[in-house]
Amino acid sequence: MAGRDPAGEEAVPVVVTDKSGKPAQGRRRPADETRCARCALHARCLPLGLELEALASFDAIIEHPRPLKRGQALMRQDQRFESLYVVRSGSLKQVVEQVGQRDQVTHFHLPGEVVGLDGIAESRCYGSVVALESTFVCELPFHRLDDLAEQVPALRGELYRCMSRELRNDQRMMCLLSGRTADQRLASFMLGLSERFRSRGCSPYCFHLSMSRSDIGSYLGLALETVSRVIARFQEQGLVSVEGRELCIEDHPALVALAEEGAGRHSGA
Amino acid sequence: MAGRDPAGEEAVPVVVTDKSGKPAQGRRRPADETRCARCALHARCLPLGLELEALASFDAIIEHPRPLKRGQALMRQDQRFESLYVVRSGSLKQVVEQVGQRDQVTHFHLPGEVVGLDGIAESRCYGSVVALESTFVCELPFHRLDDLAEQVPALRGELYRCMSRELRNDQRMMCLLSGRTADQRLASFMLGLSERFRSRGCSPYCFHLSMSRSDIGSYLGLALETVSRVIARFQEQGLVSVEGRELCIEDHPALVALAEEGAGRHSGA
DNA sequence: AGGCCGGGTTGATGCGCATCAAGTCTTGCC
DNA sequence: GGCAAGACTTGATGCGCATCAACCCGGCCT
Repeated sequence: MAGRDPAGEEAVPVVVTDKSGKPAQGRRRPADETRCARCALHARCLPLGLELEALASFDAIIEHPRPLKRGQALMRQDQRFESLYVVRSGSLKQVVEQVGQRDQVTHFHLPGEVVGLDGIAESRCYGSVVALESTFVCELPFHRLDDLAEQVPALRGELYRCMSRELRNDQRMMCLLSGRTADQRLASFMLGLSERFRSRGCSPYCFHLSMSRSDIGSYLGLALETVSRVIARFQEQGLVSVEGRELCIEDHPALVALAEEGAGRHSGA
Repeated sequence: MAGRDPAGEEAVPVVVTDKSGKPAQGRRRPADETRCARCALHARCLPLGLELEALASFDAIIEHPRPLKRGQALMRQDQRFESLYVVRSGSLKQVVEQVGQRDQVTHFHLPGEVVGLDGIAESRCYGSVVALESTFVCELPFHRLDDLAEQVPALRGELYRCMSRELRNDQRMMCLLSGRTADQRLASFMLGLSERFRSRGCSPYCFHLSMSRSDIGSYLGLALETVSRVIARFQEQGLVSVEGRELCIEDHPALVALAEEGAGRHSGA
């Protein structure tokens, strides 16, 4: 089976509870709640640095926020590319399905991150993107975004920067996959998440893993059993404490040291 | 040694021979030769699809082509980002140097490809870029490019597409590094090069590898000995024939089959 | 000509992690 | 409530590839 994610991926339902527990109660969320200016992610999102006027224009092109249940697909591989999305709450994974091979998780997307940039080149979604929990996304039709970018240099710059940042991240990932041991991959992964939570104002030390061990393994190029074992060992060593999907980093410096350690595979040093 | 490339990387010399063998003879190349409209890569380069007028504007922002000798750095890691570059002839490798670890080759750049996109986000070059042979590049100061992009939607689109394409490539690379055996990596690598040469009008079956086995190993996350061994085995199996750095693909379908084979690591299938 | 050095090949050995296999716990569903 | 399926853990085994080591070859320097 080069199979689908087992959880359902059918038509979008309407009742949903977002992460903060506020029920959306079966109606479209009132426009006001969706305003960028009111959004907690405002400072970390695409419209970063826009003037008030430009921000209003930006706001205007956002399509109604879409609620997704765990396991639902925001987009499917090879589907036509129309829009970028920004995660508003929750989280998603991007999965590339290859013929006759295991599916491969290529990204996890957290609030404030842009999804779909890799679809622009060929007007086609490169992978499927699936919610890991109840999730809201803002939809940005790409042609309208581009129109706006023509008039607003700051937005253009932010778009470039956004894509460039992702290039850098992917390259970092390539380095990780190419040269490091299982321990180092896990350590980097945890630190990466920690950093991303921190920059969103969440605790960098204790957080919830919305993805399964299997997802982590796929992402890091490891067998899920290895992920499980390494996490267990980290816990024995007092680096972290884990209960199910709750992770606490207990010895941050040691994790950093481990992640940066020279003695990876073919380290030569 | 987390060392530098051993070959010299000093000040730029002037005498250079480009790949086609035409000597540049110690002078700046006359403006005419550098015109995009005259460039053989015209159809595969960034100004793809520009109107004549826009093309002229694009032309105007290109800085004098820079000749690089084998081993010379086009840019150095962490250096300030100012410009994008397009390879005009020759080839380069991008290398990320990490503290206490082996250098990691993240990209090979062929003619027509854009170098430096990953530097935009932080106005800093993410890796060093070093010529693998005598190489010419066109320099595009980024702020001028962005100014022009404001007025020319087609250029803006091409820039997006270019970055997006690279995102896709990097992700493909992540899949390769994460889930595939040494044989599959080499097969994919060869096929990838083949395809890139083909789309440039060069022979997709016989071509020159400008990079060392060690570079290939670094790029593919393998030890150089493994690269050497796998290539030898491919040759025994009649998949390719190799003499030094000259590579001929003898059995393209078999290589494709190998590269796509379901039986990678943790393939599950 | 002689020596050095980087690039490449080939062989022997060992380790890291994938794989196979059980078994537990949680969660959703009839 | 009871069953089934998925998520996770833990153990045993084996293979793929890194590593170490020796060697060849051609180019460059003196």
